[in-house]
Amino acid sequence: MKKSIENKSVKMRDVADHVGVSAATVSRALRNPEVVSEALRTKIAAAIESLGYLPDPAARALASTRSDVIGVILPSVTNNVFSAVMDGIYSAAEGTRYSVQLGYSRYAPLSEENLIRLFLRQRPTGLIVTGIDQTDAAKALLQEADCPVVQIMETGPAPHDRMIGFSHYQAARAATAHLIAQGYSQPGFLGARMDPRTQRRLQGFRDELRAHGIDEGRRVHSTTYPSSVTLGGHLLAQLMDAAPETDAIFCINDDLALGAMFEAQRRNLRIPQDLGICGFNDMEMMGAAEPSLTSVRTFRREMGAGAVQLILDALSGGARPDGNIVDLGFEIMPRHSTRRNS
Amino acid sequence: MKKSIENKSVKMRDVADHVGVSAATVSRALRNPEVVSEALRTKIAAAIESLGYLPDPAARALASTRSDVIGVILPSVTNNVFSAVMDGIYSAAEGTRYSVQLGYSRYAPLSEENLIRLFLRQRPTGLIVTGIDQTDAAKALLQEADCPVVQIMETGPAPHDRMIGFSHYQAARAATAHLIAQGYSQPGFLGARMDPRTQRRLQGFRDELRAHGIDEGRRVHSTTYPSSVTLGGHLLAQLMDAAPETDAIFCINDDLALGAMFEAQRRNLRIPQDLGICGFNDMEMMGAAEPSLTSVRTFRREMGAGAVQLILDALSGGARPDGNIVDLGFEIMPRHSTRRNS
DNA sequence: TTGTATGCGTTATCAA
DNA sequence: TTGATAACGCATACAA
Repeated sequence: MKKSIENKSVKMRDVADHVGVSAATVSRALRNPEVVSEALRTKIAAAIESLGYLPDPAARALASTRSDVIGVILPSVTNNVFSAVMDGIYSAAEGTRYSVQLGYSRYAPLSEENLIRLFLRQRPTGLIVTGIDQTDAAKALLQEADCPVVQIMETGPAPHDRMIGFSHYQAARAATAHLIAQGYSQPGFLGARMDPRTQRRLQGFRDELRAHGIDEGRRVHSTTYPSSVTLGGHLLAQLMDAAPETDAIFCINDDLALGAMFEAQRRNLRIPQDLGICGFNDMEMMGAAEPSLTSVRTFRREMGAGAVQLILDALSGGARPDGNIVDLGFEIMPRHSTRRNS
Repeated sequence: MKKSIENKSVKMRDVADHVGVSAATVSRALRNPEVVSEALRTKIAAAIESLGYLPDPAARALASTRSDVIGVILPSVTNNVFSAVMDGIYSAAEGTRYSVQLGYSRYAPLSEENLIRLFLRQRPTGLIVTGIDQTDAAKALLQEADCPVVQIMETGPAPHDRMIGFSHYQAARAATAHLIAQGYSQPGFLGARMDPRTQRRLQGFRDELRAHGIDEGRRVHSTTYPSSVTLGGHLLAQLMDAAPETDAIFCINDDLALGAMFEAQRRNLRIPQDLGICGFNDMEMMGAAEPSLTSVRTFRREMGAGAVQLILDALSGGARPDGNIVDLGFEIMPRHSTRRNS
């Protein structure tokens, strides 16, 4: 079965001629196979295969007022938290007839709004956006969108449509509670970028401290710079200089945690005795580090795949029983870096 | 200037009516502004702005037999080597009228071939593919493609069209030479995935050893599993068990190097005295690690951005003087993990 | 410099 | 179940 490479633009019409039917029938064989007779269907399929026909997505989109793309808007290319999300998205889209169109907002709400506008112009099959912090205009656009919209990475009270993620606030509280349960009494906070999602994590940290009657003192250190391993080291240095009593840190993400670990080693702070460290996201390296690092596991790949599935579900049926909000939760992964008791 | 949100599909015709010209003029104002009178151009621009007009990409593609997408085919979503490449690509495409369409081959040549076929069907503005190891069919497709094609990540003798990258073979030789120059006499090799690009790095390692009359012994350890920090630890463990004389390692990438470092620490091997470590790619963490880790810096973001630029150049002109091959080179970043002398 | 007319490849409406 | 035919929104001859 040698596949034709020289398919210099074979079109639906050519397939139709080859079989001896009208183009309309070929179109139906592709879109609504069930209304085409078995006999024709197989002949058409064979012709498509032998001619190497591939439909023109532009023509299809123009005629059907619907393109087969799933638009995805993420805040960052480089933050590898989103690599896993993308992996899930692409995996779930693979094998379907939908293709993925990616846009990056660079954490800029206005840029996100423009991307939404742009993507909507293509009449996509579905739209996946990150988080719950859209501009008002963006919210309006999403509200009017005539396609399923899924918000990922977070859960919240009022989804535009559907939503899959977890509570960053609760996750941060749980992480902080873990530190306290391990006997740390002066936990600090290391944050970077400090986008709204991160802010909610800080809020969780603070509320948990308060719930235990612990004053945060000068132990919250953050910056709006994007996070990095290097930055984690710098932030820990600042923190320890400003608040030497700090005996544990909750880091907004694993890069900061890793950098903080290295800095702690440079300062000859013993982990976990002198300093407990907890990261966020539980990237693969956390378990492999020496010492291994505690983190909050999040289900990033599942969020991506789940979001696509939510769109597919929406296409082929109604609302979900769970009110269209899927909370994937999180999981504290206790490791050596916070193993003070026992 | 409140932007219309309720642009329920305003089309070129609406803009034209609003200004009192024909749709063709609006079209020209967008595509060939220079042939439209100054007066009309500004009026049209104003109308577009106030009506919130956005062109329909499908209609545009259909009518012009050319879509404004730049197709990009990468092997992996999760390998964050490619995050930086994507960052470069998206940055360079931003502000142009082109949008990026991403496809992932999962390191499967056949899957890459299918993606090329699929993307070409959209008559893209340009195509960016990874490396030089396409199937014959894919090569044929690229050869016939009626758009600029850029191969990234690598240089090689016979580009399909244009090429931007570096020599993995030379980079590996240089890294190995660095280890030897630092006084290590029994360097080992840690590899994962072992795709063709990685194989060429291994070849470089071997040839450099040979050039110094060093026998590789049992010090080459690799696996086809995808690389990870954890795997780096396992591989080092295997290597040290099989070849305890090993005094340095060249790792196929930074994740392996980091994992090897952790494993070395677990085994109480002193870095760099007992074991020198060199990674590949020079991710941000390498300089921040404790001890800091030597690596081979590669210009990933620049490859992405450069690839887009090559396409843009091709569109607006002829061939480059340099034979259409851009070699971005690499740079050895010597750090503590190989600082044995001095 | 601008307008008119036609076509891009597919889907959808309507008949048959 | 299938076939003609008219959109879909825009770009480009060609004419003016």
